[in-house]
Amino acid sequence: METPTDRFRKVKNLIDQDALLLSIGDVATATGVSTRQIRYWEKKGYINSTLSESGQRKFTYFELLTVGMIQSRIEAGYTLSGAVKEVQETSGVFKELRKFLQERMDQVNEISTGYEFDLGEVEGVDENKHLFLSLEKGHKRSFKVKKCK
Amino acid sequence: METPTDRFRKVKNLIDQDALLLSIGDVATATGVSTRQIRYWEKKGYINSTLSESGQRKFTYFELLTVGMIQSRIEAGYTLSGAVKEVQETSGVFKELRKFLQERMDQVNEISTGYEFDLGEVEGVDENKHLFLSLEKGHKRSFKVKKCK
DNA sequence: CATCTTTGTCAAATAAGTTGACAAACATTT
DNA sequence: AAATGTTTGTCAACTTATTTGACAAAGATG
Repeated sequence: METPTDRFRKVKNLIDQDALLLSIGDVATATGVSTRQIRYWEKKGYINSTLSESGQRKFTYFELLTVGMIQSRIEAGYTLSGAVKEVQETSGVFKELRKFLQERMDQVNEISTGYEFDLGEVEGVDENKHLFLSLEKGHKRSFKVKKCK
Repeated sequence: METPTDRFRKVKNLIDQDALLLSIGDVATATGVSTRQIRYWEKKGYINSTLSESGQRKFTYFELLTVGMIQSRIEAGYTLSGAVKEVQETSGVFKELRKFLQERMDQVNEISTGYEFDLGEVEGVDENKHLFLSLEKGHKRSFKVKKCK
């Protein structure tokens, strides 16, 4: 039988693999940056894209976030190159965060009251206890620390 | 001055707002489902899309996941309608999960060794303690439970 | 066997994406 | 001040993507 963990992992794969490649117009609409700007920023090496078989630019979700972060600094008064520098120094956190959550969110159990994700070890509590993310019916959501069997 | 929390929230906004609307071809490539199938599934009411000003279908990321989940069940031997039924019964968890993480991931502090996200209260530990997600330099990543000042 | 479901493919039209060039606004240097 | 560099808009000509509607075919269902 297919368990909730199996189903979850399939969706996780879809998210993990950077299978999603975005068209330039969709990046532009989502970030409020023009396609002309995106192409220029890429030419300058500030952002990256791959080319599809037919020669169209495709962007990962992380590149979309980079575009959005640069734009946000420009709106705050930075020059383009200044904005890029700031973003390059700080954007790594988002990759780290994503990687960590991908690693830890891997095990989910269906229980009578809903779903429970086992997020593994936590510093600062008994060693035989794990952190759980609990999604209960009725939109009751919480983190829990308890023994794992 | 702009704090790490300020910067984080701007990126979070970009992610939260469903600003990202995907073209049908990008959904097709990411999921391995043909554009013909996607249009048919939409006609049957199994998935949803909005229309851009110029009349092109646009899909949210959740709809992409829905397409991927349906496809995954079809590959497991289900009929289309059977796959859809299963997905409709289970996909809510992902929306719940996203919503919960969006709510809890809102506060981040820069500390000497890296970054620390305050995820708030945890059941099963002292009431004056919070759960933290810690991203340290050198890729040391962990959950921590400790007092919050 | 007849029917419904599901998907592929084709055609004609519109929209989106590509590169290259010219221009304009603005900042930086000499 | 004049010259140069940065950044973005816009236009043109061309290629690729998307849209709808129709026909066809394979498979499931009754």
